[in-house]
Amino acid sequence: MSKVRVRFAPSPTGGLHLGGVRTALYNYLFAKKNNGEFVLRIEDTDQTRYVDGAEQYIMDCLKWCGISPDESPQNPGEFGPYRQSGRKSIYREYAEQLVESGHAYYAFDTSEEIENLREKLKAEGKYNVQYDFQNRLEMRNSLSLPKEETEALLKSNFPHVIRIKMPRNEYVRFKDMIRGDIEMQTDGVDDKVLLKADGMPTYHLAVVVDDYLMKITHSFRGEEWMPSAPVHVLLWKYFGWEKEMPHWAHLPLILKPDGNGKLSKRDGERLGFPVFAMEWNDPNKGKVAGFKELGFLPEAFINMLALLGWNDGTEQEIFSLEEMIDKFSIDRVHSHGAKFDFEKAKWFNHEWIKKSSVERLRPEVEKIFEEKNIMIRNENNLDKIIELTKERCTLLTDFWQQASFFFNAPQTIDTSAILPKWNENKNQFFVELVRAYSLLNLWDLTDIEHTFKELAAAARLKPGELMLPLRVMLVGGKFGPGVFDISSLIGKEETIKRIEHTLSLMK
RNA sequence: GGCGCGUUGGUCAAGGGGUUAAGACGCCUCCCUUUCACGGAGGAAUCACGGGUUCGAAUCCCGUACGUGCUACCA
Repeated sequence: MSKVRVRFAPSPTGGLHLGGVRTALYNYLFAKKNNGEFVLRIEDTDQTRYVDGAEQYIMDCLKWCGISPDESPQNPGEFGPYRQSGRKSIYREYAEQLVESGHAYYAFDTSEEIENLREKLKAEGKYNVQYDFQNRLEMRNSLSLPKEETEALLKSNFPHVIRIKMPRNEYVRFKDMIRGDIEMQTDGVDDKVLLKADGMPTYHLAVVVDDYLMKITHSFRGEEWMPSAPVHVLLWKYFGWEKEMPHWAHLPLILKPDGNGKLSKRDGERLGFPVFAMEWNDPNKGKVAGFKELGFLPEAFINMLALLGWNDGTEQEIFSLEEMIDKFSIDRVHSHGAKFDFEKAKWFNHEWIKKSSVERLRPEVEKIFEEKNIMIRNENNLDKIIELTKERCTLLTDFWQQASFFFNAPQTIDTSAILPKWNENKNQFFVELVRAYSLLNLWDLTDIEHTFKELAAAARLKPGELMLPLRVMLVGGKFGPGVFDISSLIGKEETIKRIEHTLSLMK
C-alpha cells in the first residue's frame, strides 16, 4: 500500500473555527500514527470571499496547535501547487475529459433560466427542485442542443458551466471508515456544476482531481459532505481512477451548546465563548479573540477538541499530542455530533495548567505580566509564584488576578472583609507584629510564621482570627496562596508597608 | 417536501445479548484548609417511544418520534 497522505483543505474565508481545527487535528493524528504526511491545501476557489492574510492565519493556528503540515502552499512537495487558484488551468482539461466520455456536459443556462426551472418545479409540486435527469433535456445544454449550436456557443465564449450527468436510478456504494457501508441512490443528487463559468472548479471537481494528483490516500471531511459523496465516488470512477480512490471518513459535527444546529462562528459572540483557535481579524466585524488570547494552552485546546468526538475507550481524558498520536484510531470516532461545552473546555485547560511544569508556564505568564506593564525582576521568585498559584488558575490570564499582588501592592483593600470582627486588640497585635518583623534579621518562612504565632499567643488571640486580616492586608482580598508564603516572597519591607497601610485605613 | 446521518443523565461519554449501566464536566453535601483553590468522601440525574426476535434487549430487527445535515456557478 502506498504511503499514507491526508490533506486538510480549508477555505480561507474566515477564522479557523473549532470544527476546522478538529478536522485538521484528526487528519494530523491519523497521518502521524501511520508515519504518513499531512498536507495543507488551500481552497481559495471563491475569489469574492477570499480574505487577505487568511492563509497565513491558518498556518499560524496550526503551528500554535503544534500540528503544522508537512507540505503547504509555502512549502509544496512534488505535487504542488497547493493553492487552488494556482491550479486553475488543470481543472478545465479534466472537466472536458468527462464531457468527451459522456459523463458531463456543457450547460449554457443563465441564472435566470435556472431560477425559472426551480419556480416551475415548485409550482408543479415536484419533490426534487433540482437540475437533473428529469429536466436536463428541457434546458440549454450540450445534451439538448444540436451539436453545431453547442459548438457555436462555445466558440463565441458564451458563458457556460460543465455539469456532471448524474445517472438515473443507480446505486453508489462506498465504505466510510466511521459509518461502515453506505449506499445512496443517484436520483437524489442533481447535475452538480463541476466547472464554474469563471473557469474555477467547484469543490466537487477540485476535491477529486486534487486528491488524485496529490496522491491522497485518506479523505476526512465533515459529515455535511456525505450527501454529495456519490458525486465524488462517481467522478473517481468516470476518470478511471477507482483503484486510487482514497478511503473516506465523514467526521461528526460540532453542535451548538444550546441545540439547534451546528456550531457557527456567530455562536461564540452570542454565548460568550471563543470559536476560533486564535484571534481572527474579521474584515467586517473587527477582531474576535480566540482560545489563545483567552488564556488557553494549545495542549489543552487540542486535547479538548480531540475528545469531542473521540476517545480511546479507557477513562483517560488528558492526552498529550504524542499520546493522542499513539492512541488515535479513526474507527473510534463517533458517528454522531457533539455539543460543545465551554465549561468542560475550561476544565481541560485547568488540568493542563496544573500538570504543566513551571518552565512551560513561565513564558506564558511573563507575557501576561508584560502586557500589564509589570517588570519581573527576580526569575527565581517568579518560578515560586507560578508553583504557588497555578492550581488556582483555570485560564492563563487568571495568573494576573492570582499573582499580581506579588509585584504590586493591591490597588484596593477589601476592608469590609475584616471590619466586622476588628477590634483594638487586633489592631494592637498588628502594631506589635510590625515592630517584631522589623527586628527580624533573617526573613524566612519559618521565622515569619513563628513570630506571628508567638505574638498571637502572647496577645491571647487565635492565629486563625488574625490570618484573614493579614491576608487582606497583603493581597487586598480573600484569595491567594498561604499568607506566610506570600510574606516571604514579597519581602520584609513590603510586608510591613502593606500592614501599616491597611492599619491606617482602619482608623 | 425528498434524501442521508444520528439518538445512553443537563453536557461529554464507556458499554455492541445476562453489568448494582463505568468515568468526566457541571450541580449539591461533607472532610481538609480559619482565604481562594487543590485534594478526598458522598449525592441527585440516563439507555427517546412502540412493536418484534430471545429464557433474557441499552445492546439485534422493524416502525414512529425527535435531532441534525444536504437539497447553490458556497465550501
